[in-house]
Amino acid sequence: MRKRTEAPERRRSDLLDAAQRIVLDKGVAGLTVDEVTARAEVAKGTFYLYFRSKEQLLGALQDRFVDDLTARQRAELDRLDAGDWMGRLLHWMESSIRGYLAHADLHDALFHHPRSEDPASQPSIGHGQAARHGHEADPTINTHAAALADILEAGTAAGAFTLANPRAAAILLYNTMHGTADYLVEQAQRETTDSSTNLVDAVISESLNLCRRYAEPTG
Amino acid sequence: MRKRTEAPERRRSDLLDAAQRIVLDKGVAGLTVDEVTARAEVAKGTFYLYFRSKEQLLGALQDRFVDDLTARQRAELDRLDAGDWMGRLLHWMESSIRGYLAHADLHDALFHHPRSEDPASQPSIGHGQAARHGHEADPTINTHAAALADILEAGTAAGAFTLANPRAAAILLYNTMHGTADYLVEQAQRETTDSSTNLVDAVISESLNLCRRYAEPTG
DNA sequence: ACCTGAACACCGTTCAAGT
DNA sequence: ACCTGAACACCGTTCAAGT
Repeated sequence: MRKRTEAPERRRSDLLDAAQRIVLDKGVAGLTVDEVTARAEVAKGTFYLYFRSKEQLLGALQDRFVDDLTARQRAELDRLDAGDWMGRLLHWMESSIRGYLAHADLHDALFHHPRSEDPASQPSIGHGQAARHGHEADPTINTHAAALADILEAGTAAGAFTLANPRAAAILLYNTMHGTADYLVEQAQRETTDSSTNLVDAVISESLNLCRRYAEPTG
Repeated sequence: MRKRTEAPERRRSDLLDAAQRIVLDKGVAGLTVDEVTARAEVAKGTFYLYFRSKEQLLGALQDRFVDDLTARQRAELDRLDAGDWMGRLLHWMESSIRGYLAHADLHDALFHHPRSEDPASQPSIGHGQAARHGHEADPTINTHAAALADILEAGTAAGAFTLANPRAAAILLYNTMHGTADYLVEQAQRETTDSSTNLVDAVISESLNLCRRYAEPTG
């Protein structure tokens, strides 16, 4: 019964890292609390000092994935001309899809998982309540969707877009992106590398057409 | 040890019906093989004569949901003017979102569930392998996505749409619809009836704008 | 305060035995 | 051929006991 006390945040991220490796190895279905704690070198019960349930751990992994992607995009957007709203929109769309594809294995493994109806699942242990399918698209919860909503609202205010309802538009385009990325990830696993690269390029190209025509039809 | 032999298709749909009731009552997380077989009044082992796993049962429920929706839509589309391609597209989009919302409880419960990485899960017992997230959008697998692809391809060929790549467009718009329906379903559970009705109408209205501007920008 | 790990409880799946 | 249900195996979660 050795005891190794660690800074709580460090311990928490150890558990997340271990879980992420397992998810990449065997998928969400192969994730067990037993193996998470074994890889993180703590006792099984310690898991429940940092996460309310296995379900909440998955939520925290999803949050981390989306937050990392959003941070990378924000850095890239800062290098674009501030007044080029269409450029910012097209960049958001293309780099989001490509960003998901670049981490296809993790994205695919993470973003298909069970939802418990557990009514008592309020966020209370740290941050780590997942953005799930559905409110995933909610700009008030998901920073990635919020970045898109910002572009559409500011661009409309600036007269670059002619959108009747930029908030609704953000919901639509966020889901266009996310569902399409899911689809391309699965196709990539099914097809040869060559033919799926063609599909990816064709669909991304068409997604940019969609953005252009939808946001600025008078352009 | 009483034995009640039934026509296999009947038994199978009894199990599906029982599972659907449970999913509506307690969600996917609350679904157990034990309770499915209890409600269908068969022994636990009988379940595995009709489904390879609990996972495959969920896939079969999803298939049934999508097939029912598609059949209803097809009947409605037959009443539209055959040459009115934009009308058909707008109808597909609006009735799909509203169709999902009308069965929000079942749709929400069904379309968020785990994927096993089980490499041995080939469809072999009857039909009932699920269309999952990802290839869900594949028109060759999902009849609902196929209906949209048909409209876009035929409408483009007829000159009503000016789409560079109707197949890619179908993937994009299918995901716009599906993700947005997911989002609206979850919002509906979160908000009061009044405010969510407003949101639904605003988002649907904007989705029709998107279809109009995207498919027929010269119109 | 933080950590341990044995014990418990709950299913998914199998299979030898029934009709 | 179709069905049964006890038994097995596998985890998620808890909690009394350690430092």
